[in-house]
Amino acid sequence: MENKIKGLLLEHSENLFGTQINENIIQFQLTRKDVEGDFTLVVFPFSKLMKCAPTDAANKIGAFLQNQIEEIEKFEAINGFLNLSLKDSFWFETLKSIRQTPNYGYAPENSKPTIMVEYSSPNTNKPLHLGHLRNNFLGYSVAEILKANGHKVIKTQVINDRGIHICKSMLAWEKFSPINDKGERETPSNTGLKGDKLVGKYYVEFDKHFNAEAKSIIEQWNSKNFDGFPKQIIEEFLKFESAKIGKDEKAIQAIEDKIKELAKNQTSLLKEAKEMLIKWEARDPQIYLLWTTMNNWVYEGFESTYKKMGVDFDNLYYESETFLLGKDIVLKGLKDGIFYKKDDGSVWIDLTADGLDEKLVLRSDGTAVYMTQDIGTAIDRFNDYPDLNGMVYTVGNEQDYHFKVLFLILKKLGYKWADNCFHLSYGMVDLPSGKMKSREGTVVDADDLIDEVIEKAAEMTNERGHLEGMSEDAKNELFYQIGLGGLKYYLLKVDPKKRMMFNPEESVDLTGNTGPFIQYAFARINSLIKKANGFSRNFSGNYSISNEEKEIIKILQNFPSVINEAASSYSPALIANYAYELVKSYNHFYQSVKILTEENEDIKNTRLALSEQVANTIHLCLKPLGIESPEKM
RNA sequence: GGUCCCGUAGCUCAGCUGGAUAGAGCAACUGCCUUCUAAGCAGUAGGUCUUUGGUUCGAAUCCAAACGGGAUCACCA
Repeated sequence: MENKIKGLLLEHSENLFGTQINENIIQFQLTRKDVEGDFTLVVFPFSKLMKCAPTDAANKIGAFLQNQIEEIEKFEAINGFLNLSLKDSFWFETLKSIRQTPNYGYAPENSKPTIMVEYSSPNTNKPLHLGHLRNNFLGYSVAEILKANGHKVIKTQVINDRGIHICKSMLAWEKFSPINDKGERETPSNTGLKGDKLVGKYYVEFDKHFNAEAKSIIEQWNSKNFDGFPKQIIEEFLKFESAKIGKDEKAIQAIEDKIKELAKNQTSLLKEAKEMLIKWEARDPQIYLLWTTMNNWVYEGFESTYKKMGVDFDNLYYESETFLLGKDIVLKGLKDGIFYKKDDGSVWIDLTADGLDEKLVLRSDGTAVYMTQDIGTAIDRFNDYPDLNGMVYTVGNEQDYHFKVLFLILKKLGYKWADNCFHLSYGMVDLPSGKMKSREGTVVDADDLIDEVIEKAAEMTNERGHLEGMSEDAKNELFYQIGLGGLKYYLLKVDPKKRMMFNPEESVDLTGNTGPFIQYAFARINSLIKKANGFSRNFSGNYSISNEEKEIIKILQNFPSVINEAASSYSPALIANYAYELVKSYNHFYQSVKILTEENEDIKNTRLALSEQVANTIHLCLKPLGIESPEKM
């Protein structure tokens, strides 16, 4: 309809305004609720052209449009706003056409280019926590949203399975794990611990001993005992010590941190870990076996958590296989003059002309850094998938700068697809008590949280749900769907780029703007349709439409553009908020009109059809959010 | 210090490609289940949209500055 009007105005532009008008001054909006009308044309821009008062201009355009378009019932000009009312039949026809479109709002499958979405990308030393949940739900959801928009999507994650930190937990396990009477160290099977939790435990264990050792080294230095330390280190320590004199508290703290760093580097534990890394890189069979064993424990643990979260991946990239990539690209870029070499042999790129800094891409010893690896991996992926068109990296906003640099480098290297790379940056999740800090034990574990949320859902559903005739399995499935649905909705309804507050109590809420609220509306419609026991989908809509019905149709009509917008801005929050708006409006309708008890068959059928369409749309909203739509709850 | 992100009701968030009197939820208070699922609905109360300037017929929305919060600026990943 809006396009129709646009076309007419453009076509008769000379006549109406005495000049050809620019398309983008034609602006529509929904009519304010307290004013009569369905949608509104903003006429301020025209009144200038027409050289008359806004109201006169509105009246003139209104008369013209009513004359031209049959569906316009009437119009009213208020100030610079032309409020147009459409005939009831228009709305019924709109509903019919929406109903006739399968998956209304979605684009045809695989009609758009392939996009890879990377998310999760955990470190194998740390069990998944609340921050990962936001990451995973976001990444999964954006992937599904892109699918709904017709893109072919490859979901992937990078597994950070190598490096010094991995050696730390391996070493700690070897050194500190108790040995049972069968002569075994702790394993997932003999402790009953989840693999990722067990490995995480030893990573923490390493840190404890490591810090203790560093502390005792500092104490030794403070008592002027420097036995067994290289001269260079001692000199550095003394330099720091003398620098402390006369400084304020903050500066002293900074210096002490540096001293701590220095001491840490002297610990036997770190030295051993480094040796282990060297052995690993040389593929020492014993170390490799340990590494594979412990990593497999972690993968099993992660696998079960992912399953609970309801996320999946099409392909995995292991850093142990990709960490050497990128070096030859850098060397080639060096030859082409994109990078330059410093005297010490390190390779850099100068991005100061683009408002960024200089960035290291290869160490002086020729080894790769994070950036090198990321350059290589990106290129590698485009080789793996020849039809790949773009990539989305779901990574926290602390890496905004890194990705800015990465994409710029790729562009400078001449990869055209660099423009189609997007950093899906999201803010940190805070707790009411403040930031999550592993050191202070305030990290919210993903498994624990999910269990908690399901338990709470079970409790509430047992209290008020409609569970009669459900098997235990079906009930448990329902509790899971509600609990997890609530959690996902809670994390996804907020604009991704914003830092958000996670309130554990609110996250299990069932009332208000929550996942269960949306799910409940779906279940309720489902029960309605079931009770209707078959109804004629061929309604004529030959009655005076109510405002409630019209409102819902307007919202339904808007669904395709919401799906579209959610993809182009990579924001599941838009869909969550849309679903909420739709449900609120439907609930209002549900409580104010009769549906099953309506005597007029045609009205009843129309309202059932409308309800059914709302349920369909709710489902189409929840699906890309990764939230289930239970039929009964 | 440079760069980037954020600042809307007591709390958590929508609204931001400029448009009419700024919206929800939670918390507080009042009503509505012998009628389709009350996890619902209707209502009351709650605002200097951080501040100050600018652009405009019109600014929560755009621009600039200030203030406040956060991130980042490693031969870490």
